[in-house]
Amino acid sequence: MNQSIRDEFEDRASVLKALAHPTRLFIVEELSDGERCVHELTEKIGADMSTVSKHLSVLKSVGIVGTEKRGAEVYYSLRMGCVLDFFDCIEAVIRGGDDSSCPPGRSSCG
Amino acid sequence: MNQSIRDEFEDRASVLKALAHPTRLFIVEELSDGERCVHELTEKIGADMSTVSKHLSVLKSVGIVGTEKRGAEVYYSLRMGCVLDFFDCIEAVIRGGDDSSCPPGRSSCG
DNA sequence: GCAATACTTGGCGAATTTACCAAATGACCA
DNA sequence: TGGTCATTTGGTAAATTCGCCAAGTATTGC
Repeated sequence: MNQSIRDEFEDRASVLKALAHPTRLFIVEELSDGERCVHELTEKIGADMSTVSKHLSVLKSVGIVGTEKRGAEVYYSLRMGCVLDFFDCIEAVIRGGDDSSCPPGRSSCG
Repeated sequence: MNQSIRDEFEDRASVLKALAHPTRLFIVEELSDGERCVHELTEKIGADMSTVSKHLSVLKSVGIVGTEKRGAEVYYSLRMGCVLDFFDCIEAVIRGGDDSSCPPGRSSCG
């Protein structure tokens, strides 16, 4: 693996890393229903607002979500809805499906 | 977020965590072309074999890859090919596409 | 201006991850 | 049986992540 290949996979991994946290996945699912401000998300998640804000900034830094400030509130919304497509495959992995239910090669999963 | 909801998202996150490393993404892509033994992967990756072996065990522990021992070699293969579907969306996120190229709601990405 | 609300940022300790080396296991062959 | 190749596991230091608290910025309303 040379450096440019490594960089390429590093970039890809950073997108997955941004998603690879239960709170951030919860946020993504929540935002699939529409925009939410930090305060709303904080209530649903039940953590410190600073913690939620940091999770949001991780998602924003890779471009998965975007923000719009309205008054004192900052509304977050999903910018890359395609990440929702991951969920079905993830469920399949958790259920422990095998090749037959999820063959290699750009197939859909579920 | 109550405990059972948290557990659910924890499980989902663990699948993404397994993928969220450049070396492991490289392995997945490599295996999309067919099975490989640890030795082959180690050469292509250029890290210590023990490091590669540990990455493989992470992927195996969540069920993304499976193994078959033949002689002294252990061949790894992709068990959940659906994870390859993530790549297009990930590329779109990296390219910084916006809503129009990747609208919310179970759409395909690319 | 002041206080309150909404949010972000800095900082710190705790927990997790990562990569290497060394050592152990298992299979194959002379 | 001894040696070698293939792989896994244990251990450890360095780096990263995580969550809370404290403090700072911005907006609203009195």
